[in-house]
Amino acid sequence: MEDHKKRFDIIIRKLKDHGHKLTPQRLAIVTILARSEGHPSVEDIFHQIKKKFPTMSLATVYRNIVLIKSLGEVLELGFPDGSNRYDGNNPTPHPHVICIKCKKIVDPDLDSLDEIQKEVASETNFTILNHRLDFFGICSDCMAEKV
Amino acid sequence: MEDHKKRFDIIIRKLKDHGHKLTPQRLAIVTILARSEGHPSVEDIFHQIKKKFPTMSLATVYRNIVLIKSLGEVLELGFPDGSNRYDGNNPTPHPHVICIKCKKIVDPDLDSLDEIQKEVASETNFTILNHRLDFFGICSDCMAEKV
DNA sequence: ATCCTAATTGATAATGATTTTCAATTAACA
DNA sequence: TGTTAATTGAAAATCATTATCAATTAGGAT
Repeated sequence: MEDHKKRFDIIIRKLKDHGHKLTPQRLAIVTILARSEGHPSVEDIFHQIKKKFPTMSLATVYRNIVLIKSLGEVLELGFPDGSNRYDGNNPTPHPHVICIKCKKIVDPDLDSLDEIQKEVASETNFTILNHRLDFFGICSDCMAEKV
Repeated sequence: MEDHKKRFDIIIRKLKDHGHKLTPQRLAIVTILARSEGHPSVEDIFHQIKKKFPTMSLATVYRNIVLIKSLGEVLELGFPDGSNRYDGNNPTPHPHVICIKCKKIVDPDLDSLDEIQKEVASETNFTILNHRLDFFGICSDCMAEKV
């Protein structure tokens, strides 16, 4: 709970440091990103924000996500269907478990990939900067629905 | 080299088994997918195929990739910019190393993720079906260009 | 508190990747 | 060889995202 407040403050600090204005719309978007745990899509964020800001434009949501991403404060996951999901809560690379039915994303508690990353760097001669690790399957809720 | 021929034969067998016709266009697309090692995009495949089939439609390439994907014979990687890359050479989940500059994708030789996958399944109660592991960095060619 | 200005917003058009539609073509079976 | 359902080519449509532009406004200066 307190983590979300910290994340919010960090992102706001970053925005100020880069000379950006803190508009009510932007604050609302940062709030949603900072506290989100399910890696929402733009559509999810837009839908949620509509409750408090009925006239906010979808373009405003997109512009702000691009801005916060450019500051390194949100992790972006792209999917083959062209959609993207965002994590403002933990913007550094980390594993995900994704349900192929309901699209829910959860963060498992796994060991660091540092060792593997070093192995990869040494084998390929790439300068490795980050990674993406996702597991795809069916969550227990969706498994239960099959019954 | 012989692997490509095998992959081609496997995909062709799968298509036949599912009652699909073997048109010259489809054979050409399967050939490119089966021998590709760089995980080409639709644009890459279309560009390559134009040499032999100048009148082939982009829609034909898209339709055939969707078809082959539905047979489980091509691995699809989605990226945040909305583009997709395809591997018909090794369609099962495997690690990738991706250059963020030239977009080159190579397959490192890493140990299986089976252990981690079991750990994830047990921790999250998901039925894990597959995974995606990508490392992002800069390849040695692009590093050399910086000099 | 007021003024000013550049950043930001809202609405909408545009872009790029992909999918759909439909008439024409053709693979492959009888 | 004839037939037919699958497939193709061309172009329109769809969808996620970005760009444009007039209007609005956050926040710094006074």
